[in-house]
Amino acid sequence: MVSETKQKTAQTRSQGRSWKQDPETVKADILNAARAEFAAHGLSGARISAIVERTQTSKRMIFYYFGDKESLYLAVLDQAYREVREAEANLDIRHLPPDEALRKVVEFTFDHHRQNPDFIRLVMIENIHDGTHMSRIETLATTNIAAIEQLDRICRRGVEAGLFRPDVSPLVIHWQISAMSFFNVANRATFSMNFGDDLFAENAQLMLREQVVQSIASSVLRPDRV
Amino acid sequence: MVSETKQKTAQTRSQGRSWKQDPETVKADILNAARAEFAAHGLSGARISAIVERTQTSKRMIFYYFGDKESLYLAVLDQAYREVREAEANLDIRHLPPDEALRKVVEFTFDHHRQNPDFIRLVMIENIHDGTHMSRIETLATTNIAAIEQLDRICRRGVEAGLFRPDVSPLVIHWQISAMSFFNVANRATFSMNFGDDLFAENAQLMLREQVVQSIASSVLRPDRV
DNA sequence: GTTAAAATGAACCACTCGGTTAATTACGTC
DNA sequence: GACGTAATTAACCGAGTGGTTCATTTTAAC
Repeated sequence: MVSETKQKTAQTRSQGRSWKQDPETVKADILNAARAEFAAHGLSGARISAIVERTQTSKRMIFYYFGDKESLYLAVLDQAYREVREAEANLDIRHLPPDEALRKVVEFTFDHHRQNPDFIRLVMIENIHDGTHMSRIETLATTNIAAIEQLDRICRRGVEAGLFRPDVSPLVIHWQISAMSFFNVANRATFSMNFGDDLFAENAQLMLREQVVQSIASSVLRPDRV
Repeated sequence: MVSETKQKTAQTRSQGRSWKQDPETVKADILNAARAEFAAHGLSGARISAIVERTQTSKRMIFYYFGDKESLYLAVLDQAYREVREAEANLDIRHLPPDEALRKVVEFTFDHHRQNPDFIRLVMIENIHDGTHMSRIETLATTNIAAIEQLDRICRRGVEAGLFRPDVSPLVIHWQISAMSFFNVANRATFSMNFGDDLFAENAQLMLREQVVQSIASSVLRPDRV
């Protein structure tokens, strides 16, 4: 079910004197602008005026639709999580043998994080705030279990096939995959200032990704199957 | 060389009407308060007034000694990095065989990050700001290379002893160790909201640490030596 | 066409916050 | 103990910020 991309990019509207009503586009416009601004500067660092500037609409509209700054931030966070879930759900690996399926998951996560730095930054920011806002997103716990369930299915199949260690923990595997994929994007600035940015060149990134795959494999595979 | 802990905890001074001059203690007091506040709320989120409240001194003194908010933040960052370096330097592992030395480094990093959440948060915050402030800390690049050099020595010894793969990269090893140790602290909030906080119980943390040790070992050791 | 509700624009406002001014107190020193 | 300097206090300030008021325009329903 592709989401019927109605491209009404907000550029098209409102350049003349009079205007047309188009609440959905305006809301989406605000949400995108807000995401960029919040991701760039954090909750307190973000400026409403800066969001307005990224927008085709006015400050008035932001408060009209979203109430206050924090609610807008929450809406941004919610939307960002939704998109990630959607992307994850589209990863179909049921037909692959367990070790290859696991590789696919790792590669997907690593790549996906790299391609969505704004999402990573929102999560960083949310962690700075101890996840206080995220806790208000209801659909969260239920849908994020999906990620674990996916790994759980792979692990069960792997154990049954005699490929994986019998005591393998999907949660720990997920922790490891996330840690390296997340760090790779989140800490790029400080890491490369400290140790140079060689590791962030394209070929080095491919190497790192493979390193993560191997790392995960080695903690999942039975010693005699490595 | 123990640093002559002159405990003048700032509690002792200035409860009466009149006051005594004691610039060093005041500066240190401000710096500690500022670190807590910046770590808690970020650069823009931190409030000078909140720093003052954590302090025995006045707002005026903060600007008197540190100029402006950003310079204070920089001083905090600088001091935090200094302390970390000092702790790292005290880790003596030259006498250990390479595999055990590597284990020690991993365990040290993992534990140290856990025990210094404020430092982790400062690094997170600095990454949000793309490391722009950190770049002004001069002694950084030189001293952080020490971490790599330490790993490099271990790796050389490991390769010479026929224990490690000949193509092992100290930088990549460091990346991996940092990634997992850092993520473990930095993303605790969001991770546990998404997947529960089981992994952050003490015994689970010991298990995770061992997992990291094994993970690193498997990417360093020659296949036939695992 | 009238009307009520939704959407938008322009100006405005209260207040927070980083930073400052000016006067006061302690301290080293001759 | 006089004197210049460093350290400290209390009150103050202006810019910027999140948020609002009020009037106007569009849309949809009848």
